[in-house]
Amino acid sequence: MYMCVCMCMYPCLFILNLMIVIKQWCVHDIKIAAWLLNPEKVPETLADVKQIFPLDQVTDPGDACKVSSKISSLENLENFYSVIKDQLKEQNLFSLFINVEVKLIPVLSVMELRGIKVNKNTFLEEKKILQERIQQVEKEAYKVAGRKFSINSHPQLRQVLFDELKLDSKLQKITLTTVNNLKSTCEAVLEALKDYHPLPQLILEYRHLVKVKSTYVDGLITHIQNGLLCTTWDQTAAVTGRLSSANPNLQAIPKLPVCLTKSENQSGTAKRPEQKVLRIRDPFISQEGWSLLAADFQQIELRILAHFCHDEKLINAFRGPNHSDIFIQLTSLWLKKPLEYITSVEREKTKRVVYSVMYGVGKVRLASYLSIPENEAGTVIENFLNRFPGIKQFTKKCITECKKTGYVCSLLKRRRVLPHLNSMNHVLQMQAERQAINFLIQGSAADICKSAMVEVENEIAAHTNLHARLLVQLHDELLWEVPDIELEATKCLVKKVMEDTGRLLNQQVILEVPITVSLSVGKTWGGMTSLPP
DNA sequence: CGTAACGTGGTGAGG
DNA sequence: TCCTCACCACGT
Repeated sequence: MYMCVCMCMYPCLFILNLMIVIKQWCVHDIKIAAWLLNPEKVPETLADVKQIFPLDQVTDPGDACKVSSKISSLENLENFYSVIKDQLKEQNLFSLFINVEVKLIPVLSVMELRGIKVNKNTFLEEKKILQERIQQVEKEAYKVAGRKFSINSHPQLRQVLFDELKLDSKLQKITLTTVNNLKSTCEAVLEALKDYHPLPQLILEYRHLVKVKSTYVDGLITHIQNGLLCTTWDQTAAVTGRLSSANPNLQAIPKLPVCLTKSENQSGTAKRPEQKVLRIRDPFISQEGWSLLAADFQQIELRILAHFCHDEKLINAFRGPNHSDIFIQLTSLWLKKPLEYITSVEREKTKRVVYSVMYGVGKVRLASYLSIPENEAGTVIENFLNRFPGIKQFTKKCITECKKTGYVCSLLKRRRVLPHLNSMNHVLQMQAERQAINFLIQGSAADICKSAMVEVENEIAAHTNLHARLLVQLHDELLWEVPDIELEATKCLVKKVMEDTGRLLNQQVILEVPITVSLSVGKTWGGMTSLPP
């Protein structure tokens, strides 16, 4: 094993560009180390590092040079690293750095080099279908507006909607644009107006389709090279420790099919003719003789919440033989109804309440999710928290602890400093409290998911008969390309490693709840079929 | 005066 | 009112 200290993973790894070499290198990246010490402020150059960590004992690295391209600053790197390493150790971050972040670098670089196979023709077909539908909607819009106008222009639309059709008279209050105090043509206004005239609905539809086409069809096509889409993984972009993907962002490809036909009012749903839909993930495919394998941590954030809460009811819901649909069980506990009488509506409602509590989403947002008055949403949250007292106690205790130290720590000791926890400004303080809870859950989930990537990759590499290639990470889901004949063996391996929480947490923490993984397989990303547990 | 370059707010995809 | 990234229109 070679060791190398560097700044910014990309140049170092891509100059080498030989996977075998990369795999043998242990890259102690100062940028990542600095990000662990303070995820809010990521240095791009050694000069930035110097500014963030004024280190007198280190010799001057010179002016703001792009370190990546300067071999002459290698000595300074060593000096910086020795100081930063001490800080990592002081703050209990060294283990996370060495055991997770550093080991992840070669995994990510190999993923970047590899890319994911796509069928360009499928993209082009989607493009054509969207193009036609957009023109259709546009034409229809001009018809109901009574004249042609520039549909993309907010000022012109404003003129048509409010000066000509006088639609603002239907509303008691109209939102004004923040900049010029003009009548807004924003989503919410159009939504409120759509019952009075067909134009707003058509504009909404038009904007949606244009967005889908430009972002997920045209946008992705421009990134195709040799039939592959290669993203850039950024290890230091997210304060919570999550990975992020850019150019293109493969973590935000629509999962649900996009509707092409008019979304008629749902009331008369008698035999709806076949809905025309577009599955945006369909062009993503595996190579000949291979399949795509996806492994999904089931409700990982909720399980982490249960672990922290020590709430007996919550924890027990995850234990036992049948804990796959946790939300049905939570609904049952919450509403005191037998499992078999729980409707899908209630289940969905519970899900939203749970995530609202977890992410710190307020009453207003929850009210809009559930389509109920605000005060009722407040009662719903209150009732839920009373049913699971552990959640409330944990939140309180956690915030009190954080206020003493000024920072939060995740399961693997990732940390985020939140100066506003003790702010005199009430708004800022409340915000910091939500961020603290959110960091604990989201950051811990990120720890587990990153660790899973490292461990599964190691395990696959240790089995020389297996050739699965990790393609994409979607926060709580990993996607591989696997030779068809190795599918069975790979499925077992992946599930075994990902559900082994002791291994994932480096034996540092014992989780109070099991973590389960669901698998699905398919020849395209759009059409994966889930496998029985 | 027209255009390029950049920043911002709104929206929406993912988790 | 958690955390990301991409696109658009619009203002400077």
